[in-house]
Amino acid sequence: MSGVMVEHPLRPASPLPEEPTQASRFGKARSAQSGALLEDYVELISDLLTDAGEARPTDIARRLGVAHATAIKTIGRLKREGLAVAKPYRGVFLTEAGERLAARVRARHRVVVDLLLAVGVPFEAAESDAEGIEHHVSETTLAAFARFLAQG
Amino acid sequence: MSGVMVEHPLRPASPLPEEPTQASRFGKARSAQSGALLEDYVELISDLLTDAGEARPTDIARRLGVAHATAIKTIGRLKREGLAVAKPYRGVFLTEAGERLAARVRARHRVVVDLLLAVGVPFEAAESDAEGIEHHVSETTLAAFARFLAQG
DNA sequence: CCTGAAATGTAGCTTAGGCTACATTCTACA
DNA sequence: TGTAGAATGTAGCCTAAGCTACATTTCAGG
Repeated sequence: MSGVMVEHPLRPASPLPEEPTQASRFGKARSAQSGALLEDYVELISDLLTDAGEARPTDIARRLGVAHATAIKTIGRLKREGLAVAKPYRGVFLTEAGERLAARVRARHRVVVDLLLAVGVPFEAAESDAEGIEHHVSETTLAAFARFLAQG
Repeated sequence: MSGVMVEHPLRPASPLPEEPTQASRFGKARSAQSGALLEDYVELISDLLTDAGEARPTDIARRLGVAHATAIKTIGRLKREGLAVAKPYRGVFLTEAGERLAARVRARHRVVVDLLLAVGVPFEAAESDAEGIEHHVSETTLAAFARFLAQG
């Protein structure tokens, strides 16, 4: 074989494998991120409803660290997606679908935090990192976490 | 006591704690996501440079599962942020900062995958989920993972 | 050496998520 | 009972990341 031959940007065909696998992995990680925000909102609204009996845009905004206008806009999206209902000036409530999603998210959050703690992550970091990690934990991985925690 | 009294959306003060902690947690998870894309690009470019001696927009786009125009736009951002250099029609290369980032990302990816495998996550799910999870793993958590893997 | 096809680049559109500024609605209380 | 001030809602702007459509450049083969 001759030299390495690496300076022909425009030769027609790529010498590399197509790797649809890798592309779909990235794609999956990307689209998981899209649902993450909705999951956060739904979980928070559920918490507020439980703790305080109501969920108001201003509280939601403060908890999430965004401007109230941002929260209101996202609440509109929750409504469009059938996860929440809200009438002007009357607070936000969850639909059945919203409640179900909230329950799943909450359960998953607990498992992720517990797993992080189980492998030795300090509490603060576990809570903090779980917030981001949980949205990327598939059913398969979640099941494995649960098994591990049950001392599999 | 009388009724639950939960229908006054506009009373001035919230009865709930401020929870700046939770807000900052969400905020952190959110901004981590912003760097995630750049990390993916940098790692992929590094891989392509190593495996093939060059990294071309079309290959990058195919691997990431996006249109080539999207890849080119993001490469522009990498350049603006000082992570990559590229001259028109000449392929993409990493700066020192880009190489350093790529190395860190690659190492972190390995640790995350290994940890998932260690707790019993099947290989395919581990690889797939790690792609999303890794961007939310803090230094603290990463260190804990490494310790756990070294049989702490 | 020419030319067609592939790669690259550019332009313009869309959506999501964020913001500030302003307008409106409600309620606690003076 | 009126009203100040908080909460809510609306409008308009920005950036990132995606897309399609079109223009340009390069190179391999005839």
